[in-house]
Formats: sequence, C-alpha cells, structure tokens
Amino acid sequence: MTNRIDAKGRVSVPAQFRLIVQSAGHTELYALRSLHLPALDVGGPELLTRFDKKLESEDPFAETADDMSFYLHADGGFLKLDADGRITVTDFLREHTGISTDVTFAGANTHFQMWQPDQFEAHRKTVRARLAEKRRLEAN
Amino acid sequence: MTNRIDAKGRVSVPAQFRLIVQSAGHTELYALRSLHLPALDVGGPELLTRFDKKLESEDPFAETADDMSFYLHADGGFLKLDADGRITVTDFLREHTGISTDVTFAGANTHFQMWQPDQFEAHRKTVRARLAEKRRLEAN
DNA sequence: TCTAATCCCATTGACGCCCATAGTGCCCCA
DNA sequence: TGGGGCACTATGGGCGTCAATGGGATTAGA
Repeated sequence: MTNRIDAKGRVSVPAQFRLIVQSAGHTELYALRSLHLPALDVGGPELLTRFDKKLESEDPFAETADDMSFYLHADGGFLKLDADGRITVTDFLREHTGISTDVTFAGANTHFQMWQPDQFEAHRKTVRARLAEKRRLEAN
Repeated sequence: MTNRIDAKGRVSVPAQFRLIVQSAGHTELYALRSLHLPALDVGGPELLTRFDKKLESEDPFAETADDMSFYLHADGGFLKLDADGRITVTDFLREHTGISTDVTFAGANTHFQMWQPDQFEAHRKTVRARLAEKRRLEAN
C-alpha cells in the first residue's frame, strides 16, 4: 500500500491501519526507527508502553536496559493524526528512511511499517531471495 | 477451473474453494505470493495467524524469523469476498502472477492457488515431465 | 509578521453492496 | 423415461459510500 505525500507534507495513513489505533480511541501514532532496516515501526501509543513494560521487568542497572530505554525515547516520536487520518511527514521520518514523495505502508494487525517505496521493494526482493535460498538448501 | 475477470476487475472464486473459508465464518481470504512459483497461495485469514503464531514461539532475534515475518506481511495481502463470492484482482496479484484477464484456480482442501492460465498450463507440463523423468530413472 | 501547523470542505475515483440474467445440473413428478 | 421446474454458479452492471488527495482558511508559534 503506497500513498503520496502532498504539497504540505501530509500523507494519508491507510484506513486499515488507522483502525488499529482509532478503535482504541487514540489520535496519535508512535513511530520507532527500526534498528536494522531503513524503516519505521509504527503503532498506537501502547507500542511504547509495551516496550516500557518489558524494560521494567529487567534489571534497571543492566546496560542493555539502559540502551533500550535510550533507544526508545531517542529514536522514537509521536505522529498526530489529523481529522482526515493523515500525518505530516517530518524530517525525523525522512532522514532514517529516505522517504521523499511517497510512502509505502506494510504490516500486521497490531502495528505496521513505513518505507520509502524503492527501499521497500529492494528489501522485499532481498528477503525473498534469502528465504528461497534457505529453503533450497534445506530441501537437500 | 478458470474464471474470467470482469470489467470492474472482479473474479468469482469457485464455490468449492469459497466453502473452505465461508464455512469457517470468514469473508476474507489471505493470499501469499509463492516463493518459487508465479502463483498465489490462498486460504483463510487463519493461514496468516497460524504462521504468525509459529514465529512467536521461535527466537525473535533470529534473522530468519524477521525475514519470515516481513515476507508474510509484505508479500501477503487480504482479499475481501463480496456478497457474490468474488474478489477484486489488484495489481498486487497481477504483478507476481502475470494475471490479466483470466484466473486459474487449483488446489486442495485447506487452501488453493491462483494462476495465470498459460503459466499454470506450462507449470503443469513441467511437473509431469519431472515426475516422468524421475520414474524413468528409478526404473533402471 | 511570517511561517507552520491545524481545521474544514470539495473532488474524484475506487470499492462495497445490491439486483438482474444466463447457463447448467439436479431432482421430482407426471 | 422424458420434461418441467428448482437451485446455484458465474457474470454483468447500477449506485451509494468512503478513502485518498488537493486546497482554502484560520490559528498558533517563532
């Protein structure tokens, strides 16, 4: 699902994904820069709390917990949905993803990803190739 | 079983295959672009959730798990059945399969495949040839 | 004051929902 | 046993609704 960014820098979040958060009564999304991919992991505000909960259960003095906490708040940001279900694409989003004029949305029921269309397509092909190769090896 | 795509881009899902999902109370199909074939693997939404469940139980840091998850969502999509048991053939389906005016359905009890008719015929022949060859070798 | 964000409204094209018709196989009954 | 009618599938098309997009107007913020 690919949508265009308009002259004001807005893009419609596909209805199917809006439902994820709007049904929960929220008007905000939370976007997190993916660690390994030039993409954004996006979900409702509970995406943040879910990670935070996870952190609480760990040793607060462990380095990984520190890193994770830092990562969550430094590499994440809120996106406000306007009345028409659009968000404005900030530099925060563009830098990490390479997004300029169009955005590709892909994902599941609880959260989704935002990509620069070409990057998305490239990654899709890479993943297909890797899985096909793995399966070929396992067949022998 | 081959059906025609109408002017609005719709095609009837053969009744026998509809039963697979409708009997489960669903009105949606889940289509996944096959890794090795120019075809779509189609089944009920539980096809996706089944895979997802499987992934949750595996090591979430393994690259393969990431790949699988991405593949399932990037190369998979939902197809809504209308009241008459038809789906609209999107570009998402056409690109991978070469489908343009007609669709060939083939499959088993739990899920089925969608093909461009000529591609299906070609694949059928190669499979026949491969099996015949294998049998010929084993006979010696 | 100038820029940027937010709200509101208009357009258009796609999709969902509805009904109509033709073709086909099946069953039942005369 | 042959014919009529019922049931269902595949297909075509009308129409209303909603999503995606564009743009004006108003407000907030620097």
